[in-house]
Amino acid sequence: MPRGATKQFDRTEVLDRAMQLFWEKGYEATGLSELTQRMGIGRQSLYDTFGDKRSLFLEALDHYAGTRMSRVSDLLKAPGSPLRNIRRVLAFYEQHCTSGNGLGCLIVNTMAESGGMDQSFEHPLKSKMKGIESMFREAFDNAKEAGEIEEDADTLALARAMCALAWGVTLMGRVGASKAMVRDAIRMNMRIIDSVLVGE
Amino acid sequence: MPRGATKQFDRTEVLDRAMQLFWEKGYEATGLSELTQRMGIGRQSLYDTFGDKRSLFLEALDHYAGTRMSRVSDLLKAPGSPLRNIRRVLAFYEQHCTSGNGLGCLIVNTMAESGGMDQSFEHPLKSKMKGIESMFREAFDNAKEAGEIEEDADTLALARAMCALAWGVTLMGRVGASKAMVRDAIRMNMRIIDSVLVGE
DNA sequence: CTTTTTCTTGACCGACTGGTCAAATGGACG
DNA sequence: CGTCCATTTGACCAGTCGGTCAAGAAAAAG
Repeated sequence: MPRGATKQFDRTEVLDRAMQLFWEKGYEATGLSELTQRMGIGRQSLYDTFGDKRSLFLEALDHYAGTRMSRVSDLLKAPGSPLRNIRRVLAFYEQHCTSGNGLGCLIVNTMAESGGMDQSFEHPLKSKMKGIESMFREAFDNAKEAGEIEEDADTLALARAMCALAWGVTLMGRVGASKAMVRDAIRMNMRIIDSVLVGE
Repeated sequence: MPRGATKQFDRTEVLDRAMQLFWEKGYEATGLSELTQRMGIGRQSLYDTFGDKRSLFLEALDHYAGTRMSRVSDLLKAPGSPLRNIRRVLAFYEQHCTSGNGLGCLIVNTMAESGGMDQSFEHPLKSKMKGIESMFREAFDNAKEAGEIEEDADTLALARAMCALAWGVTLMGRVGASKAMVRDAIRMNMRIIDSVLVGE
């Protein structure tokens, strides 16, 4: 076997670094030279390994969903009370949006940057969007089965409200909103959940 | 007086056209050539009139706030029941996010595109953000004075929840979410308002 | 050792970026 | 009429864009 059955860098590691740069600056504002510098590999290595810039970005988007978004998924699927898990996710958002890296969410950022216009981004974005919605919906369905919320509660609508909230506060965090602002928005949205509790 | 005490184009009109292009494509992705073509003026006229690209964008941002955002302001400040006005704004968002131009909101888009990173965008964005928050808060304060909501309702928190909702559904619209998705998110958020109504 | 094969390096490509400059234009004033 | 001067026009600038090419480097196989 010649030199390169194994590349001289860890594919996942450089992808992660590319993802972070895209996360910070967005797709358009991120240049190839800055990309290669941050990833620590040469230009041609990048093109051999990931294709063009667009493909790299799409992989970075998947990588983001697979690593960062999974934190929310884990919280929602944890054993115990489904409703408590949902509340924990909201608390996670509250903490993350104001104390995190201040970059918001790569998916949300991309939605706003290339919304509708860029055909090749639309489908991946929509599918991830639906993924979050489904995660919330499942959790609410579980809560209904566990008898925590009313039998006739519209779990899909509830999930969608949580999505809107998540994206809204994520955006707040990205532009540097105060902790109080995010906290208030989330606290008020808890009332939506309260409104479908059984036996109030 | 020489030729040009009056420019040969309407400043507001070309600014509006620039705003629309920024709205569609974002700041980074919009080039000078495309800009001049769409505005219908020469490159030098642009620089003489608006300064550089960044200044033009900031003016476009103000122009957006002054023309597009005022629709919401007008609704909120309309005579009659303040609470009904708030509900009307939510209905407006619902209709606008899914049936409008599909571009979302220029302010929201810019927040996501350059959040935190671009210092010269941060302040104008934050101030407009605060402006929306204040508009909602005033409306809720009026509702309290009119006896529509409870005396101890936290109007600031309510306003912040409306902001998060507005930005969330705006983002939904930009990426082409279904009418049902936006409707559900808004309908659920109405429950927040319901939770502070007097005499339920 | 040489050969083979892959990865890496850096020079290079045309196109386009935001921005500038100077000449051409043409209405208002003397 | 000719002069003046802001506006307009289009050529032009250095720099960067995303992307490619070919030579260099190095490990495995003979």
